Amino acid sequence: MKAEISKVTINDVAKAAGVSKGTVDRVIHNRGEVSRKSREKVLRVIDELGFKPNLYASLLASQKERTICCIIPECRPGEFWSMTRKGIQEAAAIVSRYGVKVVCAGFDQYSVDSFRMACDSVVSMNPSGVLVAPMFRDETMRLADSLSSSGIPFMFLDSKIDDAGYLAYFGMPMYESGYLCADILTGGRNIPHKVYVVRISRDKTGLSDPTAARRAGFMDFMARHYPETLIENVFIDPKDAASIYERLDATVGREKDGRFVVMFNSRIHLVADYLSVKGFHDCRVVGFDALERNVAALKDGTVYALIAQHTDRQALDAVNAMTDHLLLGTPVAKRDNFIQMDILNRYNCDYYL
Amino acid sequence: MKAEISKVTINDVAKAAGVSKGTVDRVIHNRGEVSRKSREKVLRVIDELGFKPNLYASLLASQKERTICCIIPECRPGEFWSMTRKGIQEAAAIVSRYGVKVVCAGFDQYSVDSFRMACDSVVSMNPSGVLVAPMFRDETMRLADSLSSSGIPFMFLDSKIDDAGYLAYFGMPMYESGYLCADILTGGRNIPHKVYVVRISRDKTGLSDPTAARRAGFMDFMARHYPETLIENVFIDPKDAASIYERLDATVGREKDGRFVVMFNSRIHLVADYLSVKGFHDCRVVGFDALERNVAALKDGTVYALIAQHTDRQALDAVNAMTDHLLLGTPVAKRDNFIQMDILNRYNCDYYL
DNA sequence: TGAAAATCCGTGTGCGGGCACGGTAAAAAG
DNA sequence: CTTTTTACCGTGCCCGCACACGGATTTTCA
Repeated sequence: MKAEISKVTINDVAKAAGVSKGTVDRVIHNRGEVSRKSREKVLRVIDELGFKPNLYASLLASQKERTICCIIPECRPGEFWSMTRKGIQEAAAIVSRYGVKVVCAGFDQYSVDSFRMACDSVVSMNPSGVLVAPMFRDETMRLADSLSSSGIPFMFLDSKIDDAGYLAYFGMPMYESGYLCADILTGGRNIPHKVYVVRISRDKTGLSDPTAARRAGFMDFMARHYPETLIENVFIDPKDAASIYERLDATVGREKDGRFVVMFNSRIHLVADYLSVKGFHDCRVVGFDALERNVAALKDGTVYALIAQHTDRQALDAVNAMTDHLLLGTPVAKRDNFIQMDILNRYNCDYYL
Repeated sequence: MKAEISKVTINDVAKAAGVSKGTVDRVIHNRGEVSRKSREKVLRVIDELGFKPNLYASLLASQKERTICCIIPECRPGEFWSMTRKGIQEAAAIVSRYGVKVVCAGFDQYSVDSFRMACDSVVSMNPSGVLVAPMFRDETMRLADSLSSSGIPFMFLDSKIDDAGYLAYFGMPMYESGYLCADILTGGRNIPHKVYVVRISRDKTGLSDPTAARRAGFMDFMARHYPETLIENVFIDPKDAASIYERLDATVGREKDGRFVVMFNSRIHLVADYLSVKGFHDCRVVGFDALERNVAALKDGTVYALIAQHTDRQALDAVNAMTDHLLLGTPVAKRDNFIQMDILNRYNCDYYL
């Protein structure tokens, strides 16, 4: 057991390439001051020998501390973004071993100003990398420009803006999730006469609607497979419980012909509460995201199915990818990482996460 | 902005304790040869200063090579275990950076002897840790005893044996997956008159049936929700294509009242092939595992749904957990890691993996 | 042609800790 | 009182890499 697989070191590379380890180091880190000839030679040897820098030695020698900043909406426990935050925390614990710090800059997802402030504070920290949930298009572009000009890599979470020079994107395929949602909603024993789409009423016109693509996918499925089915939009204000009941009473509550209800954001539990209180059973309700309250409604039968995504894992993957990129300089494996869409019902939700 | 990792080092401890770093090192690793007095002094200082050994330096200096052995069934590309192997490969690439080697010992999943040989060869390698798919109960217990007495930690993959002293388990909740399967099968527009359960005929009696628990879950669901529905077992030999057609022709093929078919292992594509060739449409077919051929059948509509698990991720998690345990000495986070059950249909399978 | 500037490159030190080696002092044996 | 044993302990080299520094070579330009 003597001849162990000798890991190839930077010295081996240097010897094989006929240069010194200093030169190899310069090539590895793109530090310049290397002639094209020896640069190519070194790269070839690295490839041939399969040299992989020893992470430990590398990190030990360069006592640098790196910071990844995350620009993520503030939220209360149990709300959508709390899962993402959880994933970030988890990742932070892991990468701290590699001298990488993760800090979060929160913002109010309904306020452009607070988003802008978060961006500014992150830029002023001069981080090594940035993860951002690009809730506001124009401000995100401003941020992207600022980061790009400083050479700071950034990734998008949950949604993306195509023409910003992002390093990677982690999120769900929105259009397809709407399509899938329609399939699940209509997969029951009866063909729906009418479907209620419950939406959040948006007074401020400046706000973008992150679920628009999802709704489009839903509508396309319906138009294609159930052109006869009526679609009725019901607008509610999530902050006003009384009005929610009122609005639902006037629409879903009066339905005689089988109640089909969907929501495209994570708030289906609002509808579930209503249906539960009113004692409406045998409804077909489909929503998104495995929030605690949604899963509870799933288990008691009020909600038929949820389409979920592991936003925590997604965030963890993003942080890991950024860490790898910062530490090893590797290009990210995939630019667009579409996370899988999980179908949850009462029988498999217990093992979800 | 060159923030240093301000950390107390072994030298700081040595100075503060009035000894040399060699002594501190001896204390840390319980290597003996230290007087009680200085031992206590060092321990106190370590506590006061909050000294934590630098992982990088430690691993860099101690060039120990660790090996994780995996005892996993051999298989051809596209078969069930190939995904697990893929996950192991992936993990191997990652942990190789930490000086951890991963080697696989394959065996024929239908042969106790080959399993025993794999176990023996692994034990003789004296690995740092072991992952095993415990396909044979008695032999696995023998392995467990042998490893335990050598102080070698081991984990179970895919299925587990409760009273072996395993460090962790990664797998699917089998009973529940059968329950879920029944729910999906019967969730359509018609109540099934009869359900065909296609099974692999096992001539050798010594073989354990890994899907027994799954079948039990299925049967319980059916008995509870559809007591009128007939269940007919159809036994096939996967190696004999002609006989498969024959058997199916005599059963499923003759059904007039809506064809409901399930299989509890990963071979549903065998049934799909038959149905496709025969031109039987509008069947309700549910199977397990996202093998390439199964997913193809899902997309062309022959199979209605698959219940899948990310066995690759599962394997990757297992290797990572073992690596963490070996390197950091941390106790594993969770002993029983039940992986989520994924419901796949034609609309979300594209984003699966 | 020679000097200055621009390029390129090798050497050496140190990161924090593991561990072999050898040394010193106290205890035991002769 | 020597000699040997035992119990402790400090020194120094090494792990693989990052990076500063200065030396060497080539290019530029007067």
